[in-house]
Amino acid sequence: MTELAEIFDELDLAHYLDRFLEQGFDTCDTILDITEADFDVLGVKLGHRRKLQRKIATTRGMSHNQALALPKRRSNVLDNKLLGESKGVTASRSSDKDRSSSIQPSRKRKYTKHPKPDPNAPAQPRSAYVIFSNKVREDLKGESLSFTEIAKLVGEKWQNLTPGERKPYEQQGFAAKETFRDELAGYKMTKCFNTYAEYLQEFHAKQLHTQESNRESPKKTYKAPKLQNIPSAISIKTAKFSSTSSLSHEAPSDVQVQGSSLGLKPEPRFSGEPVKQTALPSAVTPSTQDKETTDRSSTTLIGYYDTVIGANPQTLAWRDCARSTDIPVQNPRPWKGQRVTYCKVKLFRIHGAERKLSNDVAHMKKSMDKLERQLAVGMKDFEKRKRTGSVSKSINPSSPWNSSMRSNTHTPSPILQLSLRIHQPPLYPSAILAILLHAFTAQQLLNLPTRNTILLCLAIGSAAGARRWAGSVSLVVGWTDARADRPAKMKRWR
DNA sequence: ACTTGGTCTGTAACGTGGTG
DNA sequence: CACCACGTTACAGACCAAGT
Repeated sequence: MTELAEIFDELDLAHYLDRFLEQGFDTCDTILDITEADFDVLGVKLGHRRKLQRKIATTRGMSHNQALALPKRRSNVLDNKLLGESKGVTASRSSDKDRSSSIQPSRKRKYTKHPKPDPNAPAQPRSAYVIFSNKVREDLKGESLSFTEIAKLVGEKWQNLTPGERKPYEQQGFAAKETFRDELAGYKMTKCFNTYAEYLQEFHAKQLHTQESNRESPKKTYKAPKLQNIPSAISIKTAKFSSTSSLSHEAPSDVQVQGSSLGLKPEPRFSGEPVKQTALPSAVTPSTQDKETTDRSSTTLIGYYDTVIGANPQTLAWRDCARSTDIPVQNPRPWKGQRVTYCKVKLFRIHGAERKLSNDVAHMKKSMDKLERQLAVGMKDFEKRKRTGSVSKSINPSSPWNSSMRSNTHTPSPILQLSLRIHQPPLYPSAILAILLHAFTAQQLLNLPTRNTILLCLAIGSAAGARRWAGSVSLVVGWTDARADRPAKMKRWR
């Protein structure tokens, strides 16, 4: 008699044994992970469930009410993998809903790293429904329906299709399946297939290793990675713009917008902050700009891209992938005197990156709103100081920003003064300034009206972020570290 | 499998302060 | 100066929603 049979016999549930074996519950391990939904399928009576539940609890050393394994969340691939489940056996949606009331609320979403898909493999065939769904979605594109509304509509439409209407989709689906089968057979003979198989094996082995090491030592000591030598992206761009830009770590200079080559109006000169380096784009082909400014709703800024964003040899794929979209400005900005408002620049290589950038733009807007609020508060203080002719009490004397302000003999512009006062690292004042100036310049170069000023959203954040961007986007040329009191650190950045 | 766009996690790559 | 431990950030991309 097997161990399982013994247990069932002991619990006086032997009459269920065949049913369990039939459904593949043929070992004690599988029984340990059984769920209420499984019991439903197996037709186990409630009282009998309790008996089994108690037995499971005893085996697992748990309390009775924890005895049954919770159904796996659909998303938790890692859990499924750990339990040896395959992707296809996750519970149905309806049972998801059923159990929603009984399972623990909102467990933290667990992310798992997936292997990169094989780029050479033939694409999975689309099913009849997917083909139909794509068509309907295409038809509904103009209408502003939510994702779920569309899905419901598609489902409904699919259900209402007559067999005759459904047939062409099914035929397409079948044809796609056939094609895929042939292509796959051919692909399996190629070297690429073997290479990818090796990669997969390596990937899974690595994952397994990670899981095991995590289990052994959940609190692994962190070893700081050695500083990577960024391939002097900054210096490359520096050379690119050096003819008209003042770029020097050694020679601090004030920031000044330059646009003389285009006959632009001289911009206000900001002073008062010990900005160490700033480069501004200086050469844009006027013909391109003119063309671009004619259609501003969704513009590919080729000329802008080539000159302002820059064309790093490694990022040529970005060409033609810069797009601007207006962001309507609803609230009046605190810096009324300035012509800096909102627009976003998207740079994308792939769909995911575009989405990422659009998220970042949203994040930027949030940051800028915060900045504005801070500016608004600071503006009041600034005006007070002007009246009294003394430095505000609220200034923290230990702050390097404030010390630089105090030593400043120029009459500072309100924005600069305030950003200096308010902003602490890692949102460096000079970074904000550089970005605003870039935006300012971009607006002029593209001859955009006030509300279309380009807000370069890429380099704000931290010095580390800017360095990373420096590898691919040359607007980081304008990045500076205003912390004059840290020259030693600057060395590491070059 | 597919669709869109928002949300959020995992992680690399730093910065910073402390210590030897 | 190197190293460590910890904090922070940006980034990539996983996940989610509904439907078959």
